[in-house]
Amino acid sequence: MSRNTKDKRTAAELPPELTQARRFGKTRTAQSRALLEDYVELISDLLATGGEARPTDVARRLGVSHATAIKTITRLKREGLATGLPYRGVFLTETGHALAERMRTRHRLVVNLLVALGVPTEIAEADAEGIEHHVSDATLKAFSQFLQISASTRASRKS
Amino acid sequence: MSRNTKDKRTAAELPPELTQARRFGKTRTAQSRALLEDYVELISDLLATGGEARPTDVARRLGVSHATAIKTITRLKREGLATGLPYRGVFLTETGHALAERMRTRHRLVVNLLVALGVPTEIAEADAEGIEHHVSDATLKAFSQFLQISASTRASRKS
DNA sequence: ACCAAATTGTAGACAAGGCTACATTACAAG
DNA sequence: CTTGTAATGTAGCCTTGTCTACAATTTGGT
Repeated sequence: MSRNTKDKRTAAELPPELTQARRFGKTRTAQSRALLEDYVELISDLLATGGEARPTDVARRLGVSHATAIKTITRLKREGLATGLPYRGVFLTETGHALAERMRTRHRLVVNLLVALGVPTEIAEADAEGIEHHVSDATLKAFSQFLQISASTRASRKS
Repeated sequence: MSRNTKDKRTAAELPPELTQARRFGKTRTAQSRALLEDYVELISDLLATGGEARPTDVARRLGVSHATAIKTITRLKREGLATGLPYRGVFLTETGHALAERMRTRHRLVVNLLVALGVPTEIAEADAEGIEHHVSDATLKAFSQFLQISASTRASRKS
């Protein structure tokens, strides 16, 4: 059965399993980005609150060894998201900052949605950590609209 | 600053950054499970529809090479989720079946929620692929309750 | 029963992300 | 200005997950 490796249908009707394959592929690359996103978001946080981001702090907050943190930070630099001289702390590039900002927004939105749906804040915060990297822009927009609507509904009920 | 690696406070007030570390750790292990979950779910699907699950089909549906699929299936067997003799197709153990069932439920619920929130089905399906692995039971329950409520609301509006 | 083709399996390479152990640098206290 | 300690960086190892290339098995058609 299904010896149809080479069957060629027109592009319109073709993708029964290809769609699925593409989806999985996307999810896989998303996971590879997820870690970098977490690092960038955290570094941005440390920079904003403490004025500096030290590898050790990053490591402790992420729950990994400092060696791991440094290695990943090196990758961040290689990919143009971070900068910084040896022994001198980490900083974000323009791109890095933009990404951090995007992730922060995402995170907030996901948490807010979960909470609006009745998830306890603690759990919402934890789940969002995993979910936020897999939410498309379209879905994010839907979240935001839902939150607006439910907010105004609550407001009108109160008045 | 923060030279407090070994400081021991009471469990109640302690975890400012530890909480975050734990969350990241959880997310990391979740990602490691995610792939296995995808494989199990897919194998269960193939078994249900076609009666057999061949590594090649799994590979094609997942968009990876057959070698990768076989290696991962080996790991599935090692972890007690799948069985099967060489050259004889793959099957699921009790545990594997249970996991597949759980994932199927999860997936459906996540998709339904997204759709209910106004996300186009196509996109909901794709996003769910990434999200479903990071949704805790509590959050899942909240999803399900929301769906029930919004369903009954629609019903009463209609009557 | 045989053979060609497809499927399945194996080997070896690579990158990512983790770790521990060791080396180097910075810095503050004396 | 020395020096001890914390932070930073480096080296080497492990596991996952991916690939390509090659070997082995099964199977359907003759």
